[in-house]
Amino acid sequence: MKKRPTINDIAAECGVSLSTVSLVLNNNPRISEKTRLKVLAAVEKYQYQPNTQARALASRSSRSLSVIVPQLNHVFADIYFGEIVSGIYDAACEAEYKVMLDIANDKFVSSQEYINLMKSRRADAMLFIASSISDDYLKVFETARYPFLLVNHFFPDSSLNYITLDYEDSAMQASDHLVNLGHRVIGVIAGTNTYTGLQFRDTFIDHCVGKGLKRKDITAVDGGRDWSQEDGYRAAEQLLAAHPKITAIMAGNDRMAVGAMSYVHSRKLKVPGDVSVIGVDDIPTARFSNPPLTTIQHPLYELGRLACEQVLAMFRNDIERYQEVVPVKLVIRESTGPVNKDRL
Amino acid sequence: MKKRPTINDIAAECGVSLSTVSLVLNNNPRISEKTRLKVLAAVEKYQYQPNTQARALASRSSRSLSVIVPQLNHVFADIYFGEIVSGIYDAACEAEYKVMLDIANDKFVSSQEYINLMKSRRADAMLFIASSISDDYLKVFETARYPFLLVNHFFPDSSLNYITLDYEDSAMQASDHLVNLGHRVIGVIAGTNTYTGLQFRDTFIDHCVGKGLKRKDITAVDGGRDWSQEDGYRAAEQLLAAHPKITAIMAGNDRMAVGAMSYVHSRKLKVPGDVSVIGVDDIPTARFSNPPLTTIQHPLYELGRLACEQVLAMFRNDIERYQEVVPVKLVIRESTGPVNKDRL
DNA sequence: ACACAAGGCTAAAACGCTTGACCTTGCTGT
DNA sequence: ACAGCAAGGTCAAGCGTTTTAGCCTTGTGT
Repeated sequence: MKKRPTINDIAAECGVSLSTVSLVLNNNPRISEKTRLKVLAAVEKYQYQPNTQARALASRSSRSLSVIVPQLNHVFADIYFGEIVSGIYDAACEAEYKVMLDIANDKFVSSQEYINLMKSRRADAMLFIASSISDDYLKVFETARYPFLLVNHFFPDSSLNYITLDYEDSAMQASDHLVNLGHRVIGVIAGTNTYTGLQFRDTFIDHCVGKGLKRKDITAVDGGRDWSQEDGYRAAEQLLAAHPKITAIMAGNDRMAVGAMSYVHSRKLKVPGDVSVIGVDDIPTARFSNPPLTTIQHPLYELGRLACEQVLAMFRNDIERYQEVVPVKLVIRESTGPVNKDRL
Repeated sequence: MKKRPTINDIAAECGVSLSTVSLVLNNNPRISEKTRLKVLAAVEKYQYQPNTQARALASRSSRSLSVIVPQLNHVFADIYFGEIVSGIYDAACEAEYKVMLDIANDKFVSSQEYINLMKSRRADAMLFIASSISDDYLKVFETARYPFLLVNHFFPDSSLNYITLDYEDSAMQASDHLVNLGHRVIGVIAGTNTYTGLQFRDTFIDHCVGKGLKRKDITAVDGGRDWSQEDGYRAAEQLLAAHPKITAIMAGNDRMAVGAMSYVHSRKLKVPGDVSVIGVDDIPTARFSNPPLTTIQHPLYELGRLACEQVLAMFRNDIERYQEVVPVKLVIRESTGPVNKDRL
């Protein structure tokens, strides 16, 4: 008796047909309570677990969804993606789905894995997290009708489904905060490999100008592709080299903000005494940086949950199109303060 | 012509049997080059992708492996796990495997998902990352012969397969470093929910005593279950309250070390001027903390890679048992320094 | 007594692939 | 001339479910 039990063994044990067992397992109301209990008892006795593959083959659903993240350095160690994935996982779990991981690396793209995942029925649906501006290949999903959703990204003038945080509002809230503290010469470290990043940068600059700042007093540098501490460090260096009078740095995410603070400290300058620094995301470390970081709180976990629920709804054909923008809010801590008059 | 092409369509197009197509797709050498090319051309023409579920059903392999992490707060955002998962992912990718994520939460345990995953053939193999000391249920794998591997954890006196970093050596290297700097009153923040954590703590203390320190001058407090910055902050608070003369803090991981530094700063004490702090792991942020953190470098990414390769070998029956300990090394940065005589 | 509708269950056709056994054909060596 | 064999294919039996049409009982109204 080494072999695993199958639905046939259960059926035989109960003296019913295998269809009956299948119906019981799928909670079909057409089976009487008596039969149901008999079957469930046998299932318990044999410790029977239906074969997932057979089930998937017959039912045309793998009960798996694919989560695709960009190819950054050790991306699964990235807090930003981690929060989103956590949200996705929890929602998937509730729907009894498994989460499969993928990285949009060269192989993934060149082998067209993004479409093969669907063709081979390996996944029921796909979630692309914060893909890059250059990911044109995703446009196949404008016409190919697969359950597909961009998370925290979008392509302008495209009909691709997306759910994203309100980067425009983030930019405006951050701008208001710094300008109200008296800052007039500001450096911006922006990620430029996503449309949301660009939107954030441009909105920030425009909004500052709208509040009376001179455009030439706002310097933007590229944060690099990783949005990492290292990138923030280097960008801050560039910024202070180009404009020594900068009194505030706006970083496109918290990690770059922490890197920027690190550079400011290395120059023997104080945060926020000499230079205020503000980030975006409100990752857990933001509270524990030195000093604690002022930032725009982005509900990444909730974003992930919602994304998962929606993309599964697409698979069930409950919805076809979905484009949503999620609100954000400012969290004031100790890395921003009134402008230091001596530095003006 | 809305339906997806199947292997039959390809066979018909080429005028060969479906077995031939299957053999070509599986690179079976029995098929002539001529036929192979003909088949591949048809595959290309139809953009054919074999159905994963059918394949898995017939071949008895899902080509997926399950990675199970403990239920910590937003665990996928955790750098420690992230590094390991990155390693696993890359190795899985090379073997053409997909990685499925799971969290060992109450539901996972009570529904026996850990064993059902195998029974239902959803996964070919399982990797448990840093499970907790209380995860007794894993002992079923001592007798149930499934491809199973504990990553960075082990159970004493158990035959369970594992691969872990050398926490004993970590403890000894850290101890040597601090004692050589002249520290004689040391606080230890240890995670106590893993055997590796306990082993680390106990080895550290014994080794210090072995080097001549008094046992009563070494205070150990529990770092809590999350091994987080918050835990480190609180633990440091406890430590300095209990023993104000502590001149060095050994934290069981870098995140707790960063939290501990944060508390030390909040007390207006200098790191390392007043209190040296050393961590474990060497996560990327360690270089960017203020001051940069001295730590024991743990090759988490490589650990993940190796774990994945080994567990897949188990599935292929290449190996049966596997227990391995991976070496580590000290990285000296700026958070540790000679003891401050004034504080003795 | 009979048509008819539920209710409860079953038969059997998918689902789309893998794989070991078997069949052909053309060569070898003797 | 022929057994023996390798190369290249094909056959068909699975793999373990889901699902729909339909079959057999009962119970109900007339």
